[in-house]
Parts: sequence; C-alpha cells; structure tokens
Amino acid sequence: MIRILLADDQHLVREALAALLGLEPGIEVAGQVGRGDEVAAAVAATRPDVVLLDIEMPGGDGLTVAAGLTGVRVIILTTFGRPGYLRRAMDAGVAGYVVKDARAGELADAIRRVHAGERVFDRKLAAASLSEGANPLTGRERDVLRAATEGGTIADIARRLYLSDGTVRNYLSSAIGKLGARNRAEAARAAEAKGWL
Amino acid sequence: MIRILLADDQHLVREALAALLGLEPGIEVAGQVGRGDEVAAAVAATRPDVVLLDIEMPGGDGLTVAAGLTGVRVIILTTFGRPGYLRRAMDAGVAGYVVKDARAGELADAIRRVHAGERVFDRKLAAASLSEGANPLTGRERDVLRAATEGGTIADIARRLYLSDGTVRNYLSSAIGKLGARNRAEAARAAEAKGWL
DNA sequence: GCGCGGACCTGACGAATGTCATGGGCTGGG
DNA sequence: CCCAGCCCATGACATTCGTCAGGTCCGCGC
Repeated sequence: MIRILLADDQHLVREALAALLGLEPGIEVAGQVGRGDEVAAAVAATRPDVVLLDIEMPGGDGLTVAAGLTGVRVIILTTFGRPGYLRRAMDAGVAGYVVKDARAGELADAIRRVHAGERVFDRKLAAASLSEGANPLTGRERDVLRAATEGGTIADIARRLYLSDGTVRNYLSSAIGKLGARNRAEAARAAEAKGWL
Repeated sequence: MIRILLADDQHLVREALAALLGLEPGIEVAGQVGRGDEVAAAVAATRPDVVLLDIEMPGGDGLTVAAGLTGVRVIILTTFGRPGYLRRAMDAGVAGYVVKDARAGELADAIRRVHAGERVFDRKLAAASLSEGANPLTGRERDVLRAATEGGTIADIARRLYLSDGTVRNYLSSAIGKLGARNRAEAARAAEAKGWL
C-alpha cells in the first residue's frame, strides 16, 4: 500500500483527488492539508510514502516546501505548466512533476513509479524547459519585476524594496530588454508565463 | 438518480470530481467535457439534470455558455470567488454558484437542492456582491481595460479596438478614476479581482 | 591582484501616459 | 422634446516611464 499525503489549497479539489486515488488499487490517502506551512507537520504525523504538493498555496508555496522536506518523495501536482517551475522543482529535489490536466491514469502511474524510485516529469514541460534555457533575470531584476506586478508606481516599488527610483527604473529597463518586452506590464506577463517570477 | 454533466478544462480535476460525485448516493456522472464549446452538444447528447460548469475554459467561458443553455439547471463551479462573476452568473440565469474550496458535502448538497428547484449561491460571495454594488465600468471602459491587461501600449490598444489614441487614453483615465487606481496596471488588477473584467 | 559581473546610485532626455476641457452624435426614458 | 448617459474624438498639459551614459562598491575566480 502506497501512502499519500495530499496538499492543495482548494478543499473540493483535494477531496476529489482523494476520492480518485482511493479508487486506485495499492494507493491510499493517508492525510490532507490545505496550507504550505502544515505540510511538514503532517509528514511527521502520517509518515506518507509520497507527498502530492500543489504550488500555489497560502502559507508557503509548494516549491519552497518541497525543498525543506526530507525522507519523503515529493510529486508537484499543479495547474501551472511553466517551464521555470519545473526547473525550480528539480532544483528542490522533487521526484515528479505532473500537471492538473493529465489523465487520472498518468497520476497513478507517476505515483507508483516515484514510489519505486524513478523520477517522473511531464514530457512537454521538460522539452520546453530545455529549449528555453535558464532564467535570464538576475535576482534583483526578479524582485523588482515581482513588485511591479502588484501595480504600483516606480516610487512605490522603490520604497517597498528600499531602493532609489533610478535603480528601480534601471532594473525594470534591463528586465524589459532581456524579455523582449515593451514596458513592464508586458515584461511581467512574459516572466510570469515562463515561471521566472 | 440525478444525472450530472461535468465541464472543466483540467482533465485530472474533472476525473477527480467525477470520482467524488460517484461516491454520493443518488448522484451519477453522465458525461464530461473539457471545453466551453462542447457543452451544448454534450447536453443534447446526455440530457443531464444538472450541469457543473467551470468558468475559465478554452472555447468559451462558463458564464457565456450558461447563458445559452436551456432546459437544464446549471451550477457554476469555479476557483474564482469574484463578486462580479456571481452577479454575471445570476444574470445568465444559473441555479447555483459554488467555489472550489467548498467542502465535498456542500457540493453534493447544492446539486440536490438545485435539482429540487432551489437556487444555491455561495454565502460569502453573495454578501460581497451586495456590499460592493454593481460594476461601475461602462462597456467600452471594460474593453479598453481588458485590452490593456495584454500589456501593449496605448497605440496598440487603439489599433486593436479601432479607436484613436486619445479616446483610449480617456477611457483608461476614466476607468482608473472609477477604480481608485493610480495607473492602468493597478486598475486592471483591481477590476480583475472583482470579476469586472 | 586584477578583471568581471552584479548590486546600487545619479542625472538627463525623449517618449509614453494620465488629466482636463471641450465638443459632437446617438439612444432611451420621462 | 429634452435630458442624461454612453461613445468617440481633439488638443494641451504635467507627470511618469523607459533609455542611456556615466559612476562607486563588493565578492569571486583565475
């Protein structure tokens, strides 16, 4: 019996996945949590074989949580097929990455293979990740761009990050250039789409 | 037996929901589709009692699809708890609105009540919808803001909508004012968060 | 220890954006 | 019929943005 811990912030989706996996022979759902910061405790309490982690959750995103887990095999299960996320997931040492529009059989298959010691990554994403190369943004450019998506003015961003206006303008300009965009809105969208945010 | 048609673009979520609802006594999943433009045909083919519609799908969003359906009772089942969506859903004549982080029991309950002729709407959203009032944006302001989220310049938006630059600037300015924002990025975010887009 | 790249800053300049005043046409309600 | 509200437009204006050219620190690898 493979014991699963489910982490997803949407209650209904979580229960639905539990119902789905419950139908699979040899797989058993040992626990469920709805927040990133509850995962570690739940792992300690239920000792699952495999953790299914969503990325976007309150209380810490799945990629960060995954990096902190030891002694369990982790599969990222998310809506977002962003190449950058896959890369970050691999860096975090996860054993699998499945997108939410995979078929039910694929998920079960991934769980069994991961439990058997294999690593399982979405094919399309893996290809996209290779063809696109690494994130071209520097750390600071990422910070500024992230703050820019919030919608504030340059002065707001500067205050939030304790930088001067001119510096913020420069980082934005550089990020815009690297991403082939024409303004920050476009740059932010492009970076987000690739999971570089 | 209440017969359900499921419409959701994420395969895994769809199958998971089907598994979940399959466990409920008196409820049966009669069919599944993954695109908005396949719903009408599937309704004709499977004659369900209740349709569960996601909002964001390829091939036409759930709210538009719902407005075109007759002879079935529709429940919107979505991630997005945006007051404006609820209002539009009611205008489209749907019988229920459930968010994806409801409990499994709530969904089954909503299905049974809707099938019995009641209308079931998420309480929190209904309250938010009342307290926030109606969408203050005019049709054109919405169009322009929507185009602005794409990230282009004013000239781009003007070309896409066959308007003059000045007109676009005016609509944006007016939308920014109505939404209490300080630039279009902020305005776009605000409008999107409320489902006014 | 020298070079390199990243973080941080300044100042200046043109282009894009947001605001305002103003006006015309069109539609639906009183 | 007249008014209110939306749609579309013009032009002028101040502000904000995006770009560019510089410059100072610091850590790292060779």
